[in-house]
Amino acid sequence: MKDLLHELFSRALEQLRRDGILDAPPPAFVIERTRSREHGDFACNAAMLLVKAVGKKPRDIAMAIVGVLPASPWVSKVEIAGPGFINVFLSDTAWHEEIRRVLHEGAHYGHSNSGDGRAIGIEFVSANPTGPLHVGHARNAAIGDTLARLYSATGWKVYREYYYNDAGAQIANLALSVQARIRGIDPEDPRWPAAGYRGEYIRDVARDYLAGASVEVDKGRVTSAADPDDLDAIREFSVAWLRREQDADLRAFGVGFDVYFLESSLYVDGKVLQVVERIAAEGHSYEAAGALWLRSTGFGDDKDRVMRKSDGTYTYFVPDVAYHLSKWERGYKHAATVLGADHHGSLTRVRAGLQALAIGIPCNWPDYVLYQMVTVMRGGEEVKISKRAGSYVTLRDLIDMAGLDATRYFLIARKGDSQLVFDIDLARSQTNDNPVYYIQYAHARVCSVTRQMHERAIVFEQTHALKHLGRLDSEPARAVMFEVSRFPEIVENAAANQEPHLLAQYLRELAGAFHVWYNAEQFLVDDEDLRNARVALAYATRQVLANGLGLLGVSAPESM
RNA sequence: GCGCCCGUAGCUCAAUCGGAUAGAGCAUCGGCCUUCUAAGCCGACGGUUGCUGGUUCGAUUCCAGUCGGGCGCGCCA
Repeated sequence: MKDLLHELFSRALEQLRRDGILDAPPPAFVIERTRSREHGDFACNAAMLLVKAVGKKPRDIAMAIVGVLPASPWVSKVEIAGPGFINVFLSDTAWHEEIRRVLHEGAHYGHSNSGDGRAIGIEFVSANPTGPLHVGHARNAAIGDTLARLYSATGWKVYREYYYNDAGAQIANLALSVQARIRGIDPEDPRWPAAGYRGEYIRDVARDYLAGASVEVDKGRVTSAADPDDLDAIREFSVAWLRREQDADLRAFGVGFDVYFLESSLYVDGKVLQVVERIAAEGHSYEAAGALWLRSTGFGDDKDRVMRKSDGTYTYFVPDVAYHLSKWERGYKHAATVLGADHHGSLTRVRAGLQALAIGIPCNWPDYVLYQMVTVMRGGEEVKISKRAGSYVTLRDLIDMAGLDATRYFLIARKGDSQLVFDIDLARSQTNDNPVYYIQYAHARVCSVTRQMHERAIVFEQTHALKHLGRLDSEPARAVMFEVSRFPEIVENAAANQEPHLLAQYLRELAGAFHVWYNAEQFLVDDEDLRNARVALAYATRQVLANGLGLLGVSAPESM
């Protein structure tokens, strides 16, 4: 709808230029939805943008534009209003055509091809395999997965990636912690490792290791050596054990990945070394105080960063740069990384490292989708998250308590820039406080209508219905058509701006319009034309609800 | 001290690359089930968009300053 109007206005502006009335390049005007029905359905701001360039009053410019606006069967009325808005009122034909499109396109309604098949790598979660996933990871997973679904729906070829930091100091701590448990040492013991992980799960890992258990992860299998002194074996087993746990929780959350990328592989195949040598060859590094530094201040960082410590090991961001180099070489001209705000400092470093390689990577590559911290409330008190102390609410806890649908909806419904308060009591109270039920209920209500029709042997004739959509002339029905037609714009917008919360918000509004209409009018009336028209709109609504919920990874139940 | 994010109704949050009269839910109060599911609907109440300037046809949105909250500023990851 928007595209069509944009085209009409572009042609009008072009016409004015040919006529010599407008002596200015066409402005970057927008067609936007109006806030109030009094202002029509869409508004164009082109006239106001031209004021300076043309030197005329905005309303006069608007008049000129309207004068040459090509006629369209979709447009019933055009008005000039306010400071120079051109308000467009759509004809019934336009609305009816949109309903026809929904029913025709079905599960594809709202999808587009704006990505044009381009590849995008979306990295998310990427939690260290040192403990179960907590609410912060859950927010990451919900944002990343929804984003991936949105990109797919807008014509991108999406690759979901998970980067496992399975090398480095934290993993060494994990191995030491498990070894301590194997030896019967608990966190209260003075012999407990200083930076050890104190969670209960460490004991479970130790128990399975001692039992000689096997863990399957990816396509391989790791079998415990059961040797308390073999720290390498303990590490390998522990990492596999925790990866399996994380994978299982993510699967339960409806999240899967195309690529699991192991940090350790970057050392094995020499990528880390390659990065360091390349940066040195480009002259962006120097040695000082026994360490090798990246001159990241040359790339917008506020201080230079150590790449290779004086003990010969690399700092964490070097393999991270190597990993992103791998993404680049694998062809992701577009890449996005979903990252908690507590890690936003690393963003500058990774980009600086990529710039220092001097291989033509854009300075703002990759995209980072940042989200603020999650605080968890339970019983009116904040639950502190501490992986080391082992006290935190896990993703598994959330799913068990609130259910998959509510958890996903809660975590996606707010803008990433805002801190999120996850109220456990609210989420688990499966009542009307929970907006996800409100949306699902709208879907279930349409399904219920279908069941009624079946029971009463009423047949829906779609072809017939589409000829009588003119019967949908009440305000509540029009409001539903209006909301339904917004869906493609919402999907496009949510994907382009990387703001999946817009979709969650929208579905609440669509469901609201539907509930109002449902209460105002009976669908299954004797008048066949009217009945078919109403059922057609109800089906269109159900389709959009299902498509939207699907993009959120939330189920669309047929009954509740 | 420096960098990033946030500050909107009593509470939790929206507001379409700067648009018109700032919107929902919850809470509070008052109504609606003989009717396809009341997990619903209708109405009322509720605002100096933290504060002060600036930019312009127009600012919740952009800029500067200021106050308050969060996160980061390691040869940790």
